Amino acid sequence: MGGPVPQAADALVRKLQSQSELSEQDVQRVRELPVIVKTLGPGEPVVREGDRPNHCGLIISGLAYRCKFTDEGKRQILSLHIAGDVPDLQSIYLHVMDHDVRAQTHCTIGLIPHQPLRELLDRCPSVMRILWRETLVEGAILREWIINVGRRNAERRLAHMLLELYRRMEAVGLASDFKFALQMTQAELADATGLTVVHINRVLRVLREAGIMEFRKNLVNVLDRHRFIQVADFSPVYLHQHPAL
Amino acid sequence: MGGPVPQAADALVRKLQSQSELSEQDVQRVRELPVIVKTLGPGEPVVREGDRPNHCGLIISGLAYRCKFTDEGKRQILSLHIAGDVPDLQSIYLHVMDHDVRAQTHCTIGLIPHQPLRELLDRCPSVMRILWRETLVEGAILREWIINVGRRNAERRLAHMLLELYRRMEAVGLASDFKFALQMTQAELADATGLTVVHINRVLRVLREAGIMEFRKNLVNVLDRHRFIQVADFSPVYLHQHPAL
DNA sequence: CGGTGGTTTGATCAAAATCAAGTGAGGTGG
DNA sequence: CCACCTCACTTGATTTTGATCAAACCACCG
Repeated sequence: MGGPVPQAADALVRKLQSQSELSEQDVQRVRELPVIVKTLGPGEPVVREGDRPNHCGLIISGLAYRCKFTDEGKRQILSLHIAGDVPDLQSIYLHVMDHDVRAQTHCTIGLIPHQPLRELLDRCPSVMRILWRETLVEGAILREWIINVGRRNAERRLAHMLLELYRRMEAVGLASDFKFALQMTQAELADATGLTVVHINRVLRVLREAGIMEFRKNLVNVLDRHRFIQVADFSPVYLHQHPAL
Repeated sequence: MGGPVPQAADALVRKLQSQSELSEQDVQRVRELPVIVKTLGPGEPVVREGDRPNHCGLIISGLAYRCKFTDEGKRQILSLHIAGDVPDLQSIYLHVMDHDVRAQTHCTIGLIPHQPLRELLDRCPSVMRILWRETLVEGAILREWIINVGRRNAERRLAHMLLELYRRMEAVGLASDFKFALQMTQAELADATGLTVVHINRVLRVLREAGIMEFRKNLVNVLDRHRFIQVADFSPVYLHQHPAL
């Protein structure tokens, strides 16, 4: 647990600017938000289902995920989050958390208290608009996740999930050249795709033996881009990464 | 296709008020939005993937759904929408549609042009906040849809989907007493749950023969509420229907 | 009265789950 | 330093769930 760090909101500013134009004044106001920096180890919760947090957690570095459990104890990973994301932003207006947010890797999180954030948003509709837009993009990503889990077979499902993550990491400079570091275990990949560990293991083998991609030593490496995109059934429109369009 | 109707935005006003307090002035401004009323027959699109609409579609009556297709032509229904919803609200800030929105039943839709809506939102942060909140709740519903499709078996999946729809309809006075009208075909239920028609038919039979629920003549009728809720693995927190909490 | 769209049922098949049993790499403590 | 433990990964055998294929059936409608 650390103290307030003025520059901690930078990851947020960068994210906001990447999608839309922010005025100098707005940037300044975002930077002035009080932020408490905190680090979390793998698996540690940012917030849990049922919590009523009074702050949001901006991811400064690391990978985090949302998850939820059935009454039979099965886990589903609902989304993955990278630097610049605020996975529990909803808690600003929805008071009870309906899912967990957890660090997947070691993470640096910036805790932003709701009160000053709400005040900022009420004063600066342009900032509110940009964050709302983020929520809308996130909705689009959730919908793609639904069709992924609901209608694609295991290979396509896994490939799609990985390619989406790659494209998002690439957009913020965390990956390039169709390679990226990924600390997820096969069990976590299973929970993200709605499959089992055993089956994920087999699918990885099939993709590897087909020369399409490999996942070794925590590194995803796409060997045949064209075929990878094809098996993933991936079209990037839903990521809405080109705000002008 | 009809002309402008001043009272058409009422469904929206009611929805907004049900969740949060709106000032008289804000209500007035929402009512003054220009709205073109239009009716659509079953299956007709409100917007399609790839469109760049310049208006949003408020559902005044009827049931609509979002859907998306894989490259193999499989369809996934992503969400269901009832009176008061604006399923393509995202188009106000995300210019290219990444999915279809279609009328499921005969629908009355109020088309609200983006430009005056954007102006209203910039002038009234409280209205923007409420619509953003709607987007956040919708995100929560999408996440529950993911765990439903990813981790629940066919019976639970179908029961959960129906119970969610019931609870939402109940909240706006469209259903009560654990019964509701539903014109969906079994093929549509299949596309919503990520199953096949044949299997939906069998699951409906199992639920019927177990005395849990029946679906006949376009009417869903829950016979054993306790067991239905249990089978559905349903907990309503994620609907965030009690804004005060 | 034949056509069409939706439902139902049976038979068979396939994808993925489950069960079971290793392997292998780090990490810890005796 | 090595024995051992744990956690992740891997592989095989078997089972289950739900998909696919095929054929009726049924109600409504022009």
